[in-house]
Amino acid sequence: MIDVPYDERIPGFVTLVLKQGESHYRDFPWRHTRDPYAVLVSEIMLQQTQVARVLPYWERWLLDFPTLDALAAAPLEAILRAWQGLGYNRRAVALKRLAELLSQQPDGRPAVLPDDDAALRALPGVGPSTAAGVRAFAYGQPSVYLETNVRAVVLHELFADSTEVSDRELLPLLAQAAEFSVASGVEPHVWNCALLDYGAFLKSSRPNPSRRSAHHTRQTRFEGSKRQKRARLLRLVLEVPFVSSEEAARELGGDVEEAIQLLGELQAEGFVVTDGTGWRVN
DNA sequence: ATCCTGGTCT
DNA sequence: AGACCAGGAT
Repeated sequence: MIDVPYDERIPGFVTLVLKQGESHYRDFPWRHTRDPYAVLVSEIMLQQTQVARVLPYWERWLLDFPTLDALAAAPLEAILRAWQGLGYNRRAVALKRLAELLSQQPDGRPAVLPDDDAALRALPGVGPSTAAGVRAFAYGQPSVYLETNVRAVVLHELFADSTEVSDRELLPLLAQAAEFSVASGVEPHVWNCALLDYGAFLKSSRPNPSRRSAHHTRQTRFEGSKRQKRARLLRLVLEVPFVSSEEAARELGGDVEEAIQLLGELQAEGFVVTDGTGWRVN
């Protein structure tokens, strides 16, 4: 972290965010649990996906796979089916791997999600934001949780006239604010909820302030993309038990070479396996 | 019909 | 720096 001088605006910023967070508070089911696994699942699902779409998936997921050990024991096929429609299917594969890693406890003890930043970030699919979210919302530990809604708040309040702002500039101020809120006796989950809820409000009421982040990028079109083709192939493999390369090619309306190439990539990422004559879910 | 959104990994 | 998914907004 860059060592920058203490910013005099921090106390006012924290007070304002807490007040705005209260005004725009959103009541999500994952805010009513401290189960680290349930919190982790919400964080992973929310990584790239809107809240409205995550809600039913999160509820269903915890019924189907109530614990890390249940997830570790479940077939990947069931896991990928439960993920269908959420997007970025690699997250489901990573979650399965994570569960398998943690459930390999001696004496068959229940799997435990770590609570420290380094151990969390060493897990597949867990980066800085997800680790910070789990630490605050499951374990009540102070964390610097920089994701898109939080970025919107910091950019709007502390970088109003700047463009191309990098996270390296935002992080020290967010860290100072987090520290101030803790010192003021505010629970880490209350502070981070306030950031998220105020950020979501800002994004809904004006052009997304996160566009002024240096890291903001525009997505390439989905129609006709490789992403779309991968999604179609995975869907096909989940629909029928065994898919030949020719069937896969027909699904894409393309050539067999392309289908084999894409399925090979899906295999390398752990989605599917082949026996040489066709493909099935790993 | 085209545009817009996003955290992690390579 | 660029790839990964999908649905809602415009």
